[in-house]
Amino acid sequence: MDKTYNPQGFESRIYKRWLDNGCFQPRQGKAKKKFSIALPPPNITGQLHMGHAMNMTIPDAIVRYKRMKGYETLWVPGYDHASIATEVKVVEAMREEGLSKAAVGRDGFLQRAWAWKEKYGNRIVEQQKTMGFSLDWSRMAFTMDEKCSKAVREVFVSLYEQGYIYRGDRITNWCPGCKTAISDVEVDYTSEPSHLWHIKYPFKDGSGYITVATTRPETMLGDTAVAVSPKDERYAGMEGKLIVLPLVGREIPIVYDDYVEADFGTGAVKITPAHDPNDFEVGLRHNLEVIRVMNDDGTMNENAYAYQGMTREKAREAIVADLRAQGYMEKIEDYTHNVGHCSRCKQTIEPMVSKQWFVKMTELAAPAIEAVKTGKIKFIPKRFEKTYFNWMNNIRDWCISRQLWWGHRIPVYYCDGCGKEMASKTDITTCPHCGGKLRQDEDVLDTWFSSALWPFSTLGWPDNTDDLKKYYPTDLMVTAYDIITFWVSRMIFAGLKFTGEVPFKEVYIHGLVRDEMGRKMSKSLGNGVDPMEVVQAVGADALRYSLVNGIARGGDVCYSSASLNSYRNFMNKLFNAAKFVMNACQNGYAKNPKAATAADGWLFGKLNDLIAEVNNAMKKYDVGHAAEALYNFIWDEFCDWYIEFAKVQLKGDNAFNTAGVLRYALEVLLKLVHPIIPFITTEIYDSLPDAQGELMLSEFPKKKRGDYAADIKITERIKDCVRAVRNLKQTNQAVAKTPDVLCEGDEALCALLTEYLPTLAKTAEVKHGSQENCALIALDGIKIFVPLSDTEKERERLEKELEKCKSELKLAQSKLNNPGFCQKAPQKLIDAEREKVENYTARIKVLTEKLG
RNA sequence: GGGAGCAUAGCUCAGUUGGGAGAGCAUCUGCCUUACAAGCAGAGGGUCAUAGGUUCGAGUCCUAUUGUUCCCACCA
Repeated sequence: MDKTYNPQGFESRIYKRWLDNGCFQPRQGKAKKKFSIALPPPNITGQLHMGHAMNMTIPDAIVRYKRMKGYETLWVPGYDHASIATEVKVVEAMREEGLSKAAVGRDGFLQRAWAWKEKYGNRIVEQQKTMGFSLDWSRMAFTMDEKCSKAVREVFVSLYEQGYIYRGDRITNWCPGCKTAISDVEVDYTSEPSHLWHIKYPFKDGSGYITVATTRPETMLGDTAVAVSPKDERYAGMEGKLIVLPLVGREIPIVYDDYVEADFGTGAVKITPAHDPNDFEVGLRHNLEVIRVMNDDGTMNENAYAYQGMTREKAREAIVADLRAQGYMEKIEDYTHNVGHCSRCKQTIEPMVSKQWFVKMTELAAPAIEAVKTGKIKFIPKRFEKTYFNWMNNIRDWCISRQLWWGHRIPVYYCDGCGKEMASKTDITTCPHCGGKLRQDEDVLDTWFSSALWPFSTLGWPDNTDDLKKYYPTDLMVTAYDIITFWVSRMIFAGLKFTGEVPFKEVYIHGLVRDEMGRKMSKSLGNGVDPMEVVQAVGADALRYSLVNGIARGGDVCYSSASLNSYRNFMNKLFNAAKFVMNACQNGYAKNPKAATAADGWLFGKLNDLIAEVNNAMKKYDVGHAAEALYNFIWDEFCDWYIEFAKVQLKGDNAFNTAGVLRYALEVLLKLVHPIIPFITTEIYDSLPDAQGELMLSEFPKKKRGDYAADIKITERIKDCVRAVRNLKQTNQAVAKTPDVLCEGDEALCALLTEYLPTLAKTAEVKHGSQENCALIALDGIKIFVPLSDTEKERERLEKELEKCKSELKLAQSKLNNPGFCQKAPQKLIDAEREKVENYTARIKVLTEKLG
């Protein structure tokens, strides 16, 4: 062991040893049960951030705990190709070289994307290793590797052949920047000031006009109707009446549709089925023509008359100007509304009709809803079920095609010869029907399509592999609440549909990492903290502790450098405590230490409680609670109290046994806390005399036999006395630095005080007896006398204490005088109150006598 | 518009099935006590958002209100 805590000196060395010894691979253990988890695959778009660090630290602690509990444990790593996110990055990188997708072509582009994956995938792996995660690297998967791609094709073809996948003209969120359809969840809405333009649409018969209100005048070129509410009296009898569309001259009808609300705007809505999802629905109901007026890049197309070739924005300006010039503009109101933006490139989303592939979801969602309802899958915390149900009960068909190149190309083939369309699990080039040449669909699948299969594709499905048989269904999924809808829900339906089983039995949902001001960490705000820099500064263990402490109830975690420092200090504390124990063991130690002193028994008993508490917490995956209990125990109970007791004992006859107690306690604590801070515990364990094997593969501690209640009780009384003397010394300057102390009362306690008080409270010799003109500490069953140079201050202190005792006594008495309390409260509490009355009465008596 | 979370010490947050409020950081005081000054010891500081209710007893359960954050929907 080094002289000081220096994590950089051992973390990477220890991780390498774990790798070399295959410690992360599953092995049969005592529990005769398996525990498997699939890691949410990080995107290969860049490097890991704090959110990843937390998302991986939690399962690592759980996996390490299960492994030590004797489970055959498997944690599968991997990463996600992140179709659109990666493609955007690669395009950006190419742009800097002056290249474009069109210039390099599909194959050239894919080559670059694979190179990107190589570079960033490896970087992510290195980062995960730095943080100590016990992932089984021999099973590493990638959503686009052979194994996962096979699963993707199997699922697609199967859904296709069973009629769950269809292709159709639908309104989708079109991103003119990425030139692809994107799903609803990839659209971010922001509230933006704009206008509500009121436009006069004249009737064909010359009988006036109807005014429509719109936020998007440029889409009027594609209008194919005006809709009004059938209940709106202003437009009674107008159904079917023809309008001449301004600037265009096309005749369009008035239709009645319940979608229109009479009291908004003018009560009349222009209907553009090709450029608005609601209008599209109206169009379907009234059999309206669908006229697209824009190209894929957001410029106006050949249906845009004089405005062809303009950008959306230019076209809007021109159309508004023309409408005004020609007298069609009734008025322009200021209006703030929500505008959708592409979550990747931030461009304004254009709802646009296009040919896309969809999965019919309603039928597939039903068993997925049932699985959570019946408890086959449990959400932790439970309230997140609501998010899930809310989404699944209102499920819409899933648009799975993307007009991108990076991803799984849709395995649908079109025959130019006979015109047939077919899905195939393998690449095919000639038509099995006519022998004609086949064309594969140009689009790729939504990245979540492959992620949905992750828990079983990584284990080899659709092949019935040993891994699949052994480790599926997985036991747990750990993920943040922001992807319940588009990831968790899809894994559940896909797992049930294709494996007939739930993909995992429990879902642990955690929060997000925020910055010190409570803001979400994001690149655009520049407030992200790089976990690697933190590891550099304070070590992986301190970072891990700060990420799992305070993660209760799925809430968010505010990252703060102050708390990080306190955990770094904690590592230092643990390191130094270990050093103390090693020193104490240098002259030999008892291999089977006994409770030779009350303090020993107190420690054994407290450790037993701690083992129970940590086990309970870890069983519930409450790593935060376990972390907190361990922090407090190690610092307060072990370091600040037992080691101080031990300093006394090591000088006496019990030295050999005391060293054994210290060693025992340290070993237990290292094992208990190892799942959270694997590096420092291993480094210390390695230095422990007679330590055997790898700490991470050792057995989780069990309770030590024996009843330590009496030892705990008397030791807590010693602690009370020590604290009282320390307090007196600090608050009353009339007390000497190392005062002579006398005590009187409980014999056993007095003997213990004689032993410990001089060291723990920095006093001179402690003798039995009583003395006048002393400060008096009256505790349960014992009086302690401390000589004074000034009695007036002491009188004030005693009066204050007397008041306190009196009010405590009153409180306890009033409870006991309450008939309801005595009748209904548990006996334990009643007894406790009675004991309080006794103790405070005795103390008041002593204090009153002393005050005269 | 629908749903959920949060509101506790100056700050960041714990508080398990209801029994009289805790930690870290910060502040103040005294200590280099040979494991640790990245430390030790002591102290101050809270009508647990507000108003009702249930109960012998409420930070904890119920109702309403206020403030705040997030998710879903995307009304021209």
